[in-house]
This record gives sequence, structure tokens and C-alpha cells, in this order.
Amino acid sequence: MAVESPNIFALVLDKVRAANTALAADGVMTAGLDQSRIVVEPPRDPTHGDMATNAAMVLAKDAGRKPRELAEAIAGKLRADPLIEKVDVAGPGFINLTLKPAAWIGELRTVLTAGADYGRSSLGQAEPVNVEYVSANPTGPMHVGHCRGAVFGDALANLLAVAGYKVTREYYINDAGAQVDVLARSAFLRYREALGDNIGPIPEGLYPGDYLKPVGEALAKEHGRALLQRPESDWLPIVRQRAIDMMMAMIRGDLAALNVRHDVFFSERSLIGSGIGAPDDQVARTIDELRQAGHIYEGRLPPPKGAPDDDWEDRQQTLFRATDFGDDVDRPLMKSDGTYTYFASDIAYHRNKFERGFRNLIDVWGADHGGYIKRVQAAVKAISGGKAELDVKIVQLVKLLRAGEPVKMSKRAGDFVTLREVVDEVGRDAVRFMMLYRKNDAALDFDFVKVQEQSRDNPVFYVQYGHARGCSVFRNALEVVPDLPSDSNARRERLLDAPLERLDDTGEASLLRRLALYPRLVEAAAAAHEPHRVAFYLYELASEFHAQWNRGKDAPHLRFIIQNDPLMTMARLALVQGVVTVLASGLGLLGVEAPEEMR
RNA sequence: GCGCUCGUAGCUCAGCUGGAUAGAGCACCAGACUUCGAAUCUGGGGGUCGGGAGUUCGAAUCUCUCCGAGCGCGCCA
Repeated sequence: MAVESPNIFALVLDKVRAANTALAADGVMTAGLDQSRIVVEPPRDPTHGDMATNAAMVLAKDAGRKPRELAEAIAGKLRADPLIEKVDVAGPGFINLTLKPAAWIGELRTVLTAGADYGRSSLGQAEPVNVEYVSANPTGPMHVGHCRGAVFGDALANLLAVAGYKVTREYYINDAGAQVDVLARSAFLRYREALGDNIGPIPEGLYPGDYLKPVGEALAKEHGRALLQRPESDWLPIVRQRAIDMMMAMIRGDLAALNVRHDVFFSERSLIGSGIGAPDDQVARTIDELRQAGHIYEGRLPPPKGAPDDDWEDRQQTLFRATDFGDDVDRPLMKSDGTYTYFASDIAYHRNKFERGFRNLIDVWGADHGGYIKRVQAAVKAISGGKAELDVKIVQLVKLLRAGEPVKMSKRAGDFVTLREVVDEVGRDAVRFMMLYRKNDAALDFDFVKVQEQSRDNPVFYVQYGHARGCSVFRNALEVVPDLPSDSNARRERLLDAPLERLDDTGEASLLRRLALYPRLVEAAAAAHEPHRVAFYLYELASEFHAQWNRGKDAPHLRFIIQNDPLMTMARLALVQGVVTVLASGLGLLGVEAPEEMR
């Protein structure tokens, strides 16, 4: 059973609020003030103490008091707290708090007790969240461009799960549009090829990739020459479904190589049911509903500006009043050939999610879909009556480099770098970590050479090395503590008996504080939908750990292992265990391995 | 033309949803290995947070306006 660990910052925030309530009871301050804007956070400058709160500045106006004066009053209450060592008022009214060492020691004890569960939170209140990511077209293998969205979505889903949400990971299969018909025609050529026809070069407009050859072979095996005699309208649905199934199998394999998983693969075609306008056509039903609600009309759109389009033809069409919900222009739902636009299906899809009980929706898209956000958000508002919220996370382009030189790709030759090639060359861990070591909406350089370097330049390695180094301490510590368990659960329990109060070096104290930041960081990252924050935190934690290690060289008394002092050693091992535990659980959240050694 | 995203050290990027003197890595300079892993660490220089105005106790962060980059702009997905 998952143990939820308390967040020490939240704990102190409660103390601050209690102090304010007490002051109100004393008549020093108005009662019932809004305390929601009060925060307790680590100060940028550590000389200010362990934590700072803006309580006095936030409340001053409503309380009708000067910030510093109010700060002094709050400080007075806080000084009585047994966990708090020192309270200062500084600057415009900050209240700086220094906690007793016992508070931080207690937090380490929590880490040791909770283990991998340290950092779990109930922030999400078990609310369902639907995260949709990848959703690559089932027309070929995944290429490197899909990589970032896949890793981002997967890590975000992990993060939300740890933060207490009930997460569903979803993949939307675009199996209903024109390009799956192109796929079918391309596969049909390969089918003929497999039967011995000389098909010559693949015509312009069809998919040339070799990956369709197995589809052709499978079709030849299953149908013999039977399909050749039949008109396209007959064979196309058959070939299409077979090709889509095989492409999806390939894509699932690619995702597995990256350790990316989904709970639901949702077919776009399934929304239409047995056909356009059929009773089980969810798109039609969605449009009907919207029409009844007055969100749909027949009308004309102004031609698009800026980008001249030869094919533009002014015509009457079925439009969704997206402008009523914050979009810039109303959006068409039907194509001129009578089929649905992609947008129409997408509305039905999001409505389907809403009907399955999701109020929190997250879509992860590539940067080229940025212009699509407003209309889908508008649609979600319309179909949910404003009850559902859609956050769209855009992942920016990844620039591939090799030793600083751009990797050339030509699209027309189908000469793209596949996801599989990247994973095979640099490894899953490196791909995953690097894709997350950047904010999602910032462009990213991915250098094949750099990400494999074993040096400080390479954050993947640096963090993993921190973990491995910690583990090596346990191996070496057997000389001083011969009965130290090698099993991490048993070891954590054993180390709870260590005299932790002896961790009084400033470097150790600083590491303890860094560890205690983790639960708060997980919550903030989850709330902001920003898994990269975890990656940066891990880098900082590893850095501080490496630094403490090296202090032991100039000052042998600071080493983790002290030959003639098993108790001191135990206390330090407990700290190392804390670091190792948090590194492992943070890396796990990112889907990256935490190796015990890297030799 | 309009919309979205972005602009932070020479380079690559963080900056905890408005907090105090804006940080890290690379690069550059100077140092630390009879060691629990030097695959690491310590110190140093380096900034008009694109420009300007506004909001307030307080702005890299919010608003407006310019400048610059990327993406998008019915019947592709």
C-alpha cells in the first residue's frame, strides 16, 4: 500500500495559518481573512533561513496593519513552536524561519520509512485525468519527431499518478482519414509485389517505405490472388484494416522500446460506428447535440488571409460557433465530399472522454498543431457545458545533431530517422532523460554524441552516476558495518536505528534540506504539468551529493565511512540512503533506470 | 494581416504560477586523486532578463506596445 509522506513545507504552512488564526482570536488581526495566497517556500538565499513566508505581506492590506508590524506579531506566535528554532522578520515583511535540526532529521526518517513512496501526494484526490499522447498516424514506424511527445506524455502521466490522480493513458488512432486510404493503396501494391508482380517504382503520393512489404506478404498469404479480381471499393477496407493493425503493432513495439505505455488505444473510426449518419455514429450525435444547443449553423467563412490558397472555394458549410468559446473563427465540420472534418471527429472524441467521466483532459501535441488548440478547447467547453478542462501541452521540435553537426533528413525519400534507430544507438535512458531535461515548449537539441558521453556534461549520466556512487558506498561500508543488509528495504529499516542527530555538518544539513524539497517539488511539477522540473531537481540533488562526497577528500572526518566509528558511519549511510532513495524514485518517475553500478 | 509559442551570461538552458543581491552546465582562468568510484569536486571573471510603458509593498514572471525568431491560418491529421 502506498504511503503518503507529509510535505514539510505544507506542515509549516499550517503552523503559519494557525498562528494567524490565533492572532485573530487575540484581536490583533481581523478574523476570517483569506489565507490562500500565503506560501511557505525555501528562500533563494540560504542565509535567510530554511523557509520564508509572505504571510504578513499578503494579509497586511486586509488586516489593516503594516506588513512588518504584522510580521512581528506572527513571528511571536511561531517562536513558541517546538520545531522552529529561529524566526526573523526581514525586508518588506518576510518572515524567515529556521527549523530545529530535529525537523530535518525527522524528514530523513520519513524518507527511510516511505522508501519509493516518498513524494507521493494526495493532491489529485484520486480524480480521474485523461492524458492523451503520441497518437501518431498508423501509416508507418514512429520517427524521432514522435519521441519527445511520447516520453513527455508518459512521464507526465507517471507524475500525475504519484501526485494522487487516477490517470488514464490514451492513444488516439487516426484510422479514419484520407491517409489510411493511401496506406491501403500502398499496401495493395506490396501485396501485388508479394504475388510476383513487377510493381516498378512506388508512385508519387503513396508510401514508399519497405515496412509495408510484410503487410503485402501477409495479405498474399491470407487472400492468395483473390483480392486482385475485385474492385478497389471491395479490397480497400480489407487491406486498410490489415495494414492499420500491422502498423499499430509496429508502433506498439516502438513504444515498448522507449518504455512508453498506454491504457487505451482509441480508434477514430470507431466513433463513426457503422457509417456516417448511422444510429451508432457518435460524430453525428455530437453534431446534433451541438446543433440543438445552438452552437452550429450553416454559413460561409472568409477566405484565409496571408497564405494564398488556389483551391479556395467560397461555399456554404456546417460551422461550429467556436468564436462563442474563445476561438478566432468558426470551424467547419463537414468536408465538401460529405465526410467529417478531422475536427468533427475530434469533438466527438473529446465528448467521448467527457462521457467516460473525465473532467481533467490533457492532450500532448507537436508544435505544428499549436494553431489547433483554441478550437478544441472551445469544443470541450461546448460539449461539457464548461465542466471539463482541457490543457494542451505542446512539445517543441527536436533538432538532431551529431557532434554539433545537424543530422540530414529528407522527407520525400522517406529517409527519416526512426525512433527505433535513436533508441538503439543511445539507449532508452538517455533518450528519455534528455527529452525531459528541457521545458516542453522550448526547442531541444539532441546530440547523439553528447548524450552518450560519460561526463558531467551529460545530465543523464551525472544523475545515474550519483545513484551508482551512493550504492557503492553501501558495498564498501560492509568493512565497518558488516551486517548492513544489501536489500534496500531491509537496509532502510536498519538505518532508522542510526544516531541521525550526528548529521550536523553543513553539507549534510544542506543535503537533508534538499531531500525534503522533493515532495513539494512533485506536487508543483504535477500541478503545472511540467515533468522537466523533476529532471532538474535530480540534477541538483546529484550535484550536491557529489560535492559532499568530495569534501571527504580534504576532510577525512566528513567521509561517509568512518573506520573506527560504526555509529557515525550508520548515520551517514542513512543520509546516503535518503539520497539514493529519492534519486531512484525521481528517475523512476521519468522512466529512467537507476543503476547500482556503472563500471 | 491575424493567432499561438518563445526571447535570461559568449553558447545551451533553469528560475519553484508575483518575492529579498537573477542561477546551473559548457567554454575560459586557477586549484584538489597514497580516496567510500577524479566518470568527481573547489574557487574566479562573465547580465540593461529583447526595448519601452503600466499594475503594487515587490515584476524575468501579470497587462499593453514595439523589435526579433519559430509554428499555424476551410475541405491534411
